[in-house]
Amino acid sequence: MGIIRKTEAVGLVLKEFNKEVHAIAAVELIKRLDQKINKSTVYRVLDKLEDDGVLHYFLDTKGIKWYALCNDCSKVQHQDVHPHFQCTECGTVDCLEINVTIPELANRTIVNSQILLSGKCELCIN
Amino acid sequence: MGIIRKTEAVGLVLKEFNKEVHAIAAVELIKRLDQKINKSTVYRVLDKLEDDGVLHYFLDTKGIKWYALCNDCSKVQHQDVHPHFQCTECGTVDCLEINVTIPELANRTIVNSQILLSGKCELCIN
DNA sequence: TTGTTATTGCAACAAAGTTGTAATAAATTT
DNA sequence: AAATTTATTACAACTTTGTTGCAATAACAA
Repeated sequence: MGIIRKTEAVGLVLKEFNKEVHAIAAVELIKRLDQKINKSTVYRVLDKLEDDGVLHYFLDTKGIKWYALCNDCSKVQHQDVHPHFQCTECGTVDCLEINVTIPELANRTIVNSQILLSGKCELCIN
Repeated sequence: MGIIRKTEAVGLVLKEFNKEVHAIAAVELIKRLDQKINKSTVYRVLDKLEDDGVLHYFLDTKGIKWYALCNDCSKVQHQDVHPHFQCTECGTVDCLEINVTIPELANRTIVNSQILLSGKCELCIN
């Protein structure tokens, strides 16, 4: 797919990600943009931004979709494979800059790996 | 919660796991036991077996619940923390016996880690 | 065998996300 | 600048997975 047109919806979604340090749940974004953009439009815009390598997504411990800005992705491939961390206290989710090595498997090929860590974040640890 | 009574539903659910090498999606189990056990009963039984350390669960790439037999878990704690592997071709999901080391994080405590790998399984690799 | 209470089925619900379609609005062409 | 093309949007309806309240049923203990 990919972004083709610069619409108001795309602008509003991107604005949310630019003023936010953490990842944003699709559901949360829909709440924030309620009365401005329709639910399914939000989903479709997120979809396209992901296709374009602007955002990446992942599922949290409850299976709901979160999106965050990519660093070095492109329309061709998502380079951005890193663990995500969800705080069990406040619920915020962050991308982690750490590297986790997955050993090779004997009889399988690993194409993708998703690592979700949970615990207490910087703010909730005290 | 935990299992208190040996009911037919509990027996049927356990039977499914004993004749199955792989993990089973809750949804799949419900289909298999349709006309025998009610949907919500299946969910409740799975819940209790998990509480009892008989099964553990995790979410797949689409956020749906899968269950598999535990090895050395108890009512007190789930020791069973291992990666899971989902085949992108046939959809089967397995527990992996490998060990993945997660580095310590500076300002966060990691309480739990979920690792979901995907690619081609032993059967689909050829 | 009776009494207690965990378990079940049922139906209704909830949350997250998807889809078809007609109307609208970018972007391109003239 | 107007007309044309077609991507995008809102809306409503739907799907899927999982949850909940409650009355009826069935384990198990006494």
